[in-house]
Amino acid sequence: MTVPKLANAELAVMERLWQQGSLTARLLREQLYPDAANSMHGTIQRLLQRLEDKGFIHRDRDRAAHLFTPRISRDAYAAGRLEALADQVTGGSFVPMITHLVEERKLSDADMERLRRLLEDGS
Amino acid sequence: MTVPKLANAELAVMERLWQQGSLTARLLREQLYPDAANSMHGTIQRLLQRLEDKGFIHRDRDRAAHLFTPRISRDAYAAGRLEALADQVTGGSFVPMITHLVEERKLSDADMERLRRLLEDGS
DNA sequence: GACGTGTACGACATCATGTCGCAGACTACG
DNA sequence: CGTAGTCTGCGACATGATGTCGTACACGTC
Repeated sequence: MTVPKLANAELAVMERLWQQGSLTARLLREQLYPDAANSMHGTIQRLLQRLEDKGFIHRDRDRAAHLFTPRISRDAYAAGRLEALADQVTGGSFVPMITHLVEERKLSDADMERLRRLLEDGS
Repeated sequence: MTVPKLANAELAVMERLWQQGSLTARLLREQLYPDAANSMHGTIQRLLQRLEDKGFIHRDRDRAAHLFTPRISRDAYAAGRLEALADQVTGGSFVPMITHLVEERKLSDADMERLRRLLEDGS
């Protein structure tokens, strides 16, 4: 699996990093567990460590409090998971899924239009 | 979650059903665990039951050996999971993912062409 | 040295999953 | 009828991932 799956709590951390670029463990804790006993400090560290292991974030060790930065964009993650899904279910192709979405009218007109333009440029 | 996630063993069962339409538990066991001690019979039953609970298959109880049939097509499952992914990561829109795939050249020319045609018809 | 802040990491509870075993129903056949 | 074989229903357990917590240790400042 090229892009590992993110669990819920991990995804919540990545959300913050995607929104704000770089954060320290403390800032993350304040945002994710506002009320929280500060026992959550260990939790955050654990999550950050696992995210680092999976290659999702970069840890800047120069500072006293490490600064964490995403290594993969939200869209890249989403696309990577989409690839994994395609590999698992539809033999690696995206077309069947998208076809189904179109047939079921799950795509808004705006989305359809955006995709049309995307494909025209992309060739 | 509209379309629940399928675990590995569950997906393996669905694969067979998608390929072959309807099967009994015994036929599934023979295909999925060829060498197998027939202890696996319970395993298959468990998997089938969970799939039934999740609404993925229909169980025909008329026969002595129940006959199991998919209730959802492979493409519908894939599309459903894609929706879930979009909801979770990109705020419900598919465009960012597909955009990323196009930009990274993950889509083959053939796929690009098929999508183009799909979108033209679909409007 | 004491204290605050931060990191590293072992330990645990919980949950989904895959597996196994057994009780009970039903059928075939003597 | 009784026994054997086949099947379903479901409880139980091992495992692995995840989320949480506690503690040990490092490094500053006073």
